Amino acid sequence: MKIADQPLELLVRSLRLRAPLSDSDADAIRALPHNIKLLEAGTYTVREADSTPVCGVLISGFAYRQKTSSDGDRQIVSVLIPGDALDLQNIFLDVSDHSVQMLTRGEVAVLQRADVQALIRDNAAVARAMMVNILTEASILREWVLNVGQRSGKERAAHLLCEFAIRLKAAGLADQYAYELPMTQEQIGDALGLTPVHVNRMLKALQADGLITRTKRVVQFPNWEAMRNVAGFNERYLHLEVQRNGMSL
Amino acid sequence: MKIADQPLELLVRSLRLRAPLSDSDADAIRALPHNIKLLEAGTYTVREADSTPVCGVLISGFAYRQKTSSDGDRQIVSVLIPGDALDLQNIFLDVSDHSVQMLTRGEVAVLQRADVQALIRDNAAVARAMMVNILTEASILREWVLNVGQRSGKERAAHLLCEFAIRLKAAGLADQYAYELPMTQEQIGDALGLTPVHVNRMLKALQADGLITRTKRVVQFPNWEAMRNVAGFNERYLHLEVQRNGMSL
DNA sequence: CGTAGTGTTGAGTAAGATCAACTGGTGTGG
DNA sequence: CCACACCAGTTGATCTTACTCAACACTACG
Repeated sequence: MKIADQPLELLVRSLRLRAPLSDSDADAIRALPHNIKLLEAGTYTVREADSTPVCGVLISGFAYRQKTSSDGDRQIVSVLIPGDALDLQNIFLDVSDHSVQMLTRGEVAVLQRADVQALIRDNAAVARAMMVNILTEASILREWVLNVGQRSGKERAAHLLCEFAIRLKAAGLADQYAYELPMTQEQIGDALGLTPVHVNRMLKALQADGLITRTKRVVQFPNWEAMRNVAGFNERYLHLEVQRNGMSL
Repeated sequence: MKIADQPLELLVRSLRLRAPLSDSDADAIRALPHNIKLLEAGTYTVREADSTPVCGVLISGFAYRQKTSSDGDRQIVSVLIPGDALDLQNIFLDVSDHSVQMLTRGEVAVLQRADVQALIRDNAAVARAMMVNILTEASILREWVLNVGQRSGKERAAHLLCEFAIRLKAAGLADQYAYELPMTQEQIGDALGLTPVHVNRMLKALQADGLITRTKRVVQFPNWEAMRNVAGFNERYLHLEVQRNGMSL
């Protein structure tokens, strides 16, 4: 059976990166009622201050979470890759505190909140996997606060590129240390708290240092260790091992 | 019965701010085995890269979560007030991605991970309340990324002060719009991504604008609405209503 | 073939960092 | 009780990072 026939397989794989799921647990997830929507770049799936009874899972393409300050400045607070849940939090919170927007055209599997709630209630392993998923997202947010708060422009840009490299590789979506990043420099700036002009200069600087090569939006790392050092990157915060702590249940 | 005799009552109150708990749910939390420790300012309760089988709840005093960059720069990523769980995430994740340190002297109720896990497994309402708690923390982190990434120094400082005002008030720990913030300007800087010198200047600027008054570390807001506007503060992200979404379970 | 979006580069500016000095409170030891 | 050290806060002067404004190049697309 092809992935196209089993869209939620991607969610299963994503959860299994960090939490153990038996075959029957996985089947329970795959069996969740859903329908697939193809969304254009720029489409919102959740809007800040809204309430929604559905929960999307990204199947193809990229998306991001964003918040807007009262001055109208945008901050991108997460970038989502295929297999990520777009709005797990809406299962438990009434009103969304941020928006989710498609970065590229892509497919989203739409689940009903009630179905997900029922599955979490009835299946402890799935509940644990979702918990690990949510906690990992919080961990990434802490790293982003550190990134934006303490690192220089060059370090920030380098760190973002490293994070994608590892996340995409872990998800099986990219070759080792070479991938296409489908973001404009303006969007990268909104993720890093920098202006697009400065992002451009920092990317050029990384290039001049021989740390990355770019052709169109494909990034490569000729010297991963050096890149890692410049970025101050340590993947611990991604929690990329199967977490055993919940296993005593 | 006094609070001193029921330390976990504070946790119950904190959870009840955002999730419904019946009296028996609350009793189940209060009955969790625990012992109280008095910790001095600066004591670590969790260290980055460590694993620990316990989970603390702050009873009195303040604490904060912090991360350190490879250059040695510190970023404070959360400030914790009485009633907050210090390391709920360690219940499901194997290795901590950040440290937790006491900001002031204070008491911590130490719970065993296995006990908390068992309670979450057996009591759906408590599990939901914990989930809401974790999701709210993630929401605050998103707001902090926005704060550090997009706002000016003055706005950042103002926003932090507003956040504490509302959180302390919601927890019943401070008068309306006047409280003691037991942080040095250096610590405030580490939370905002600013140097202590600049924090000092921004606080003075807020004072000069008539937005705050300070005596020692007590802050007051003579004009809350104006302060709120300068900070671009909207408390939506604190999710300070009882969340009904999980109720259909 | 024109237009719009993205990337690139240069020149001037401003927010915040750095360095350094000094204040006032607090605690400690002689 | 005083001398001293230490820490937090404050202020000034200078420097640097990143922002702003502006122009131009390249590509995709109608």
